[in-house]
Amino acid sequence: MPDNNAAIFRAIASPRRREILRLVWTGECSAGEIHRSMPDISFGAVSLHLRALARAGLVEARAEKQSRYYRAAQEALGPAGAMLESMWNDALWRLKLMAELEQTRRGPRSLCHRTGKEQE
Amino acid sequence: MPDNNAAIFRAIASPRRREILRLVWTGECSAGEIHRSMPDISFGAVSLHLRALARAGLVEARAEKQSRYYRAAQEALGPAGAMLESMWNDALWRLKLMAELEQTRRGPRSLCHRTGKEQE
DNA sequence: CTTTTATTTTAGTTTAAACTAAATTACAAA
DNA sequence: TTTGTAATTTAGTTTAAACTAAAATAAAAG
Repeated sequence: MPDNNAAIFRAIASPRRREILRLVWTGECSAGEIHRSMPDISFGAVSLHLRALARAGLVEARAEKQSRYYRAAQEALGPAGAMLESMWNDALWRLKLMAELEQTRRGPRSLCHRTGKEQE
Repeated sequence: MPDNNAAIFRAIASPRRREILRLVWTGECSAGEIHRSMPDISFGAVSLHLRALARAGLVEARAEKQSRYYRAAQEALGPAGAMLESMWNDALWRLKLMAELEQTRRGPRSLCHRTGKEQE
């Protein structure tokens, strides 16, 4: 338990990174899987957030084939882990997250990529 | 204990606001006293941080004469309060804080105000 | 070797956060 | 009323964070 509390606070202040943390909280996900679950941003953006989380020690990665599987380092979060879990138990969690994501959005907006099939 | 955890995380992600929180953690301070203890920024900046902390429910204010006395709302921080206290127990706390303040500094730099007497 | 798939990295864009300086409010005291 | 002191608010500046698009890397598969 070395004190990187400042780094932890900075990392989880971002709603996007909290969204990622939740995805890898109990099981591991590849970067691609994570991106597929948040198609409102680019793959590159997801990768950068993963790097930030890794630098803060909040996720760990395992390589397999071409993929890299990420999982949360729950212990590293200390008491903040319980706070995150309590947020995720809130029925309005996703709604509140969306609002926060909208508010903290930066950079050029674009459709980025659609989930539905494009015409041929 | 309503969930404003997202707001709490955002508020304490700022090293400047953590510095203020520590000052008003055990006893109350007026805005002026707080500013005097951090002469590297303007009074206005301090006031804005106090407003942010108040909106997140992390400080409460009491008016007396022309002054307003602020104190931390420790209960509102939940488990994050303990994390803050553990940061402040670190012997290198102030050093680490300085580094973070330097890194997150924004806006025009200036001497703002000096502590020593100016020439007449 | 070439192609495909998965991911990371880089360069550039947009925006809010953190600041300053100055104007404003508010209250007390001479 | 005027002056002084305490604090807040506003308008404007600087910068990093959050993004995009595209180029680069890496590893497997044809």
